[in-house]
Amino acid sequence: MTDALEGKLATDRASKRKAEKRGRLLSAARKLFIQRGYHETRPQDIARAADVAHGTFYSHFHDKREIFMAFASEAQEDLHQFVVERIPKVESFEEYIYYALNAIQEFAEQNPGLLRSALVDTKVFDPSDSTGKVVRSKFAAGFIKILKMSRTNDELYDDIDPELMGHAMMGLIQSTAPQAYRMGKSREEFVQLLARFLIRAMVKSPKNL
Amino acid sequence: MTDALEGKLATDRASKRKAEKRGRLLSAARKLFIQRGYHETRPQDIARAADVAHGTFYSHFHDKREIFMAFASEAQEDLHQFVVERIPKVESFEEYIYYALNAIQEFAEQNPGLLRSALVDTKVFDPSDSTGKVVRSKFAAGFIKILKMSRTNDELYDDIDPELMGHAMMGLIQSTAPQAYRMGKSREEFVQLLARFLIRAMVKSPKNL
DNA sequence: TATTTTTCATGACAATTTGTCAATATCGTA
DNA sequence: TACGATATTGACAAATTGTCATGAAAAATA
Repeated sequence: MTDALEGKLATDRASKRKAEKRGRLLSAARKLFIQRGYHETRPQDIARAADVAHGTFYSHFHDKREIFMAFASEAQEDLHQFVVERIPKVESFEEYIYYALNAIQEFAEQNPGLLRSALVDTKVFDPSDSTGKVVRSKFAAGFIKILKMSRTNDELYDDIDPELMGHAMMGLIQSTAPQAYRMGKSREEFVQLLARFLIRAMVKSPKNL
Repeated sequence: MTDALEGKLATDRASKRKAEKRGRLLSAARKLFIQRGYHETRPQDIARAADVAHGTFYSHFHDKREIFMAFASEAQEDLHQFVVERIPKVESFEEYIYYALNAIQEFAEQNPGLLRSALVDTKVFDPSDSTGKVVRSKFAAGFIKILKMSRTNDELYDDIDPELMGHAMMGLIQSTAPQAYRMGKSREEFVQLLARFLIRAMVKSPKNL
């Protein structure tokens, strides 16, 4: 967490024991943030749910804001991992979109409430985080990468800015997924609608519709 | 606030005095939430900044969550108003998009930080608000309306679901606007990029590119 | 205007939450 | 087993959140 540049091995992977507690805290936090929301979740509650003394909470996280950031970060990491694992070698941007959307929806189904809670713009909690530490950006990076490649291949329109549109895709998915859920759309339908939308918007000569 | 169905005029628009304090509180809250964020803003701070006793805070809002919701709601209302005023009679969806995007960007410039803070998915603060009270939806309603009309006119692709895509547009704008700002894009450029994107995605036979 | 009634604001106080830290326990190693 | 390093604990102190009796201001009544 802090600078790991001390001694030799430094704390070298946080003495296991410590890491274990941290994991417990994060896991409890995840449950509570999703269930009760930020406001109604007290550091105490997290400690209790994690079965550690509440003093321990503060040796791992400075305050609630910090554990929330960690929570959001972790969720995003998980999603990223999940999606990456499910995308085979693809030949085109179009293919990629379908795989990615499917994976994201699957993840959302397996982790109800998680994306909704974790993919917020963390600026609200910590305005000083004006940098790019914005949580979503890490995941958006995946999109940005494929967008760049596809632009090089000349698959996409010239006015597509990979950087910008990577974020756009995140925002789109985030706002759309819960809504589709509320509207009772199936995963297939959701993926179709969004994929077509994105492909028309970005791909010069779509192969599938 | 409560049931206004008593006597005749009931309290009918909160006795002026009270409304005034409430306004002061909201205005102070807006400043602080943007400046310091949710976490670092205490109800006390809001009361102090609004120049009222801190007990007064609680007679207007139950807690911080509630005033945050009110803040978000108000900001959204303002944006909606602002945009509506700036959209003349339009002939096509395309035209609408350009006006709307321009207006939104102008609003964002005039109110730095506001959209970023206020357009969050309030589910994080209050998970029980699973309904459509989601803050963004009020504003999205504007998009949904024009989308419906345009679909009736057969301007849009058949697979465009106005309900879903209204929200999609919000998410897109929200995630994209701050990013464009960070990337140093001008308002004109931003509007162009996003407009083209949206038009290609939705309009069957675009007139302008 | 004087009197009564209602509504609101206030800040002292109580309750809860947050954060600190000296004492203690646990782990790895000699 | 003893030692040193590190992590955990919970009692305590600090800060915050929330309540409510009191009185001031506005509105209603006369």
